[in-house]
Amino acid sequence: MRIRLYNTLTKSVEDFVPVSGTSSVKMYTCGPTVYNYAHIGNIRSFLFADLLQRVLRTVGNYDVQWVMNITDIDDKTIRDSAIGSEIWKKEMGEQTDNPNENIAKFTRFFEKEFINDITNTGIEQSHFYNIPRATEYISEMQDLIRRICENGFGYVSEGSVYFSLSAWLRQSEYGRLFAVDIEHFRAGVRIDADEYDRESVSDFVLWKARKEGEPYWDFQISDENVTGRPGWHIECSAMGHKILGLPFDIHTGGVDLRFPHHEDEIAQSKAGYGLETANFWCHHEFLEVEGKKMSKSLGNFFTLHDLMEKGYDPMDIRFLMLSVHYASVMNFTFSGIESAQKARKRIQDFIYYLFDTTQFGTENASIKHEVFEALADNLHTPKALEHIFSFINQTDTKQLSQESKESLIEEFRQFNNIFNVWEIAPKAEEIIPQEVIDLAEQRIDAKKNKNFAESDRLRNEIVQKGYLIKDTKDGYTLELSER
RNA sequence: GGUUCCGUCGCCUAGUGGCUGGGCAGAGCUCUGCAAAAGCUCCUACGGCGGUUCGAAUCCGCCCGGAACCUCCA
Repeated sequence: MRIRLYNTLTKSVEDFVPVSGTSSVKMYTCGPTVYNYAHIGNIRSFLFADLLQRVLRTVGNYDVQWVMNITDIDDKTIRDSAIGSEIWKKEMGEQTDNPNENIAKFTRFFEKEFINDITNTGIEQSHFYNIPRATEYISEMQDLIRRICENGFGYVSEGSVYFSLSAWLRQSEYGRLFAVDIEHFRAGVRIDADEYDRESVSDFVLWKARKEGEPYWDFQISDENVTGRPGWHIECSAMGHKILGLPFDIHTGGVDLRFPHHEDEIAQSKAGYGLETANFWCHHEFLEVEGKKMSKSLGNFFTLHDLMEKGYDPMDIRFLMLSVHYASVMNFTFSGIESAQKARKRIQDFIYYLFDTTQFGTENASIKHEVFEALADNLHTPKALEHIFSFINQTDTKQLSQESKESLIEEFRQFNNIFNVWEIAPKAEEIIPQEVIDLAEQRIDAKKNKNFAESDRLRNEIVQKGYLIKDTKDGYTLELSER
């Protein structure tokens, strides 16, 4: 099915057509800066990218080469890996007097935690073509910076290298993703980096001069060695070019990255390689917590870690996030997780009913077309879920034919290739301890003898042991109670 | 200050000018010693004030409230 996506470059929903002209799609996601545990805003970001690549695979039938970088060198990782950092954990190892070693130990730790977090939210590592670390592409970045300078769009100043926006604007566009009022922008920018000598305030840094105690790399450019480290924007340009080749199909990120990060990335790649970056730029909206911006000062800042420690299931968080359109501001609430849990379970129960082979009817049903149509329409997951719920409401699984149940199982398996929050299998038999079964049997006997005080006492005891007893027409069922 | 987005049933979320969107919560009924579960049914909302229109949640204006970006940010 043809996929339609909102493209920030053209400000409109467009039919997606791969650059390659084949079924191969190349997609780049701006990954995390690994200086702390991922917060739920980060999680939304990567769930969006995951949704997109899964829809491309399942609905669009494409082979997706998905690349997501790890930013393991920047101001924050430098700050928090430095000697004396309060964030340093003993699991990271011993700090040494070599800042390059410290930052590597520090970022490897949070990188591992990050992979762990996204795995918990249903993102599969096998779906990645590559998860490159910025520090492993330093020479590619340096090569790009040299090219930018040779082409006349970069200059060295006091040991740093800058991109000359004024030179670039004389021959090319800037601000296609985000309406930047260049004149106003120049005038309004706060000059808080006095140590840098800039040609104009809107120039951005490609390579930052070494500072005492910070990690650095040698860099030979125009007969001088400017030791230092890469600027933030350059890494995506270099890695995208090296790993996927330019232009690739889709570049994803949060709305905040449109400017300056993505604008600068586009300018750098064009200025250095002479190539466009990507055909489609897809940006997701932010989330708020209980109607307010998530921030540490408001006390509404949550990492996935926090939520899991509170006992929330990351699958419910995934479902919750997929029940909001990616381009809308999402209001993250705790009651929202609770309702997501119940809603997810309702669909799960329906799937279990499909596996019930004790009863068949004659009716046939299908919902795949409507669901795929919604997903193909700019990843409209809320609409897709609406179709699924309406379908469940009007479908009596007891009336379905055997063939229809089997084909519906296959349909839900495909939905789950995207949502990835359900179990496509018969409901597992729960192993109930014999002592609980004995209690339940005793309770049934007490009930038969109308000894309700005793039966209530036994039911209470069963609940105490963490099991739920439900009476049915001809007996009872036992199951593990939730949380 | 500049640029932009959003206010939809108790809560969360879709929404294409006309036709009771979906989820959660809640209510009623069936079942039941009671409860739980299950099944059936009910719950007609669009921030405020104007305007355009035969007709507005949807278009326009103003106001109120929330958010984002402009500076590191997902």
